[in-house]
Amino acid sequence: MRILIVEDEPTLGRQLKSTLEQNGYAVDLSTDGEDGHFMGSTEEYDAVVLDLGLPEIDGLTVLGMWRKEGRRFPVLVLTARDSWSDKVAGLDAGADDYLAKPFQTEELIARLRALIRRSTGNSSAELIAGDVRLDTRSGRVTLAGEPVKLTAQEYKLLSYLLHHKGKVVSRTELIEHIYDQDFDRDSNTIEVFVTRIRKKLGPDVITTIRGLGYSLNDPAQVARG
Amino acid sequence: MRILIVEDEPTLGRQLKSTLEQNGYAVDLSTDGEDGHFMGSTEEYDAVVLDLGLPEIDGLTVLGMWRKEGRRFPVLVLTARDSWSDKVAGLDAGADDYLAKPFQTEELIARLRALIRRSTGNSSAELIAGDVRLDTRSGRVTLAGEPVKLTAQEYKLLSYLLHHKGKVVSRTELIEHIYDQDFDRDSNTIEVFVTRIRKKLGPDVITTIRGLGYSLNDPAQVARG
DNA sequence: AGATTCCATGCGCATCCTGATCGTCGAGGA
DNA sequence: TCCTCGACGATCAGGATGCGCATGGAATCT
Repeated sequence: MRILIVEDEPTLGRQLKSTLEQNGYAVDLSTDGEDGHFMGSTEEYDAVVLDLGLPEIDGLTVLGMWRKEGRRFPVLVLTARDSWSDKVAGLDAGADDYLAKPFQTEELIARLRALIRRSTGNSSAELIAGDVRLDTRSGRVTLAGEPVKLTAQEYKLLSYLLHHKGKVVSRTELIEHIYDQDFDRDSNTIEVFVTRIRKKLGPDVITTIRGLGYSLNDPAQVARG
Repeated sequence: MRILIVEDEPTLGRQLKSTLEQNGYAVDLSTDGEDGHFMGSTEEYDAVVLDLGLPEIDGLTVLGMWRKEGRRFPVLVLTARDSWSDKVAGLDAGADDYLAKPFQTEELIARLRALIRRSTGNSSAELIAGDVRLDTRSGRVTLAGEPVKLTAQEYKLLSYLLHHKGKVVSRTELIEHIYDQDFDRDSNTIEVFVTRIRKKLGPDVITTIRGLGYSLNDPAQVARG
């Protein structure tokens, strides 16, 4: 999952980026409204954290522009405490959730998780496909009840596929959502990690759709068909 | 474990801080309601000691604000003796326990211990992981029955991990809960103390989860897997 | 003075990326 | 139906990187 942070205060911004990365997200950081807007318009994000008090362009304006352009990623807005007017205006502009500054990082992460979960149409914090279970809160993966050790990249890849269970996910899409901005797009890392995951979780978890990409099927459905 | 004291009377405040520190807590001290509220909102505390008779903002108001913002740390309220009305109002505002002034520091510590124990979901005053036992009352640690001498920081680190057994705890989280406000966050002290604890208690007590942090596993559970 | 805590440095290993090679699938022709 | 060939995907090994560990000495506290 890839996230954009638009936050003008450098210290807070960097701290957030680091925290989110520790929680298994790919993170881009933008420090002003104009750049932030550009990033959100050109790159593929699964969620955006947007501070309202920005230089150059106001956060609400940026949000409005995105929605006008048809960007649908969930947006978590950071507001000053007790700022009622901001809250109302933000709702109108298309924000999905709020967090008043100052906030606890734990709460930010919990809310982001919930946003992404909702936006991908998953109802539970635990993602399941056959014998494979991934708990998005603890970051633990189990195979038939047994805990499995995954590396950071393996986890990101599996997590994205699980969030989009049943859908065919192209290599490009995976690269866009697993890595942050500066990454060489011409490489076969995705294949490498698919191989690794298959070794750890069994060869049937991820299905290859030749020429299109990968798909993660719930064996229950396959058995039916 | 890190604690915030909000107490306007400087003598009592400093005395409390020192007592709690001697008992293995990291302590921040705030002398008025406004600052106290800010601290509680921005930093990570495992418990708060809150005096109701404060200048600027009243203690109860501060407590109400925290709860509205979603802060869940347990709060121990200090009231004047026989102040029934305070007690009722405090309960409504979300206090977890009471202590009437004047009080014995021993009782304060005992109650704090109980509060933290409950809030972290531990039922006993003795925390156990494999051969390692930590008695939160006496502050003693034993390995397979044999007493082990830990330094202050070693104890704090181990105690926090034991309170959150099974959870993956990031380096940042550890720093936030082991040290008080003014501490340089860029250093490798956590690693150093982890090394030290491993030397005293054995290499398998603390598990490293690369890129994420540390985790303390109950061998009983590992044995199952 | 002694213990404790903190910081800086160098080392080792897990992880990740790259590039090469091998395997597999499927279309088209005989 | 079978074979051939081209394109795509899978796998493997080597090397770079960064993270965590260990250690000694400086700074700090008791």
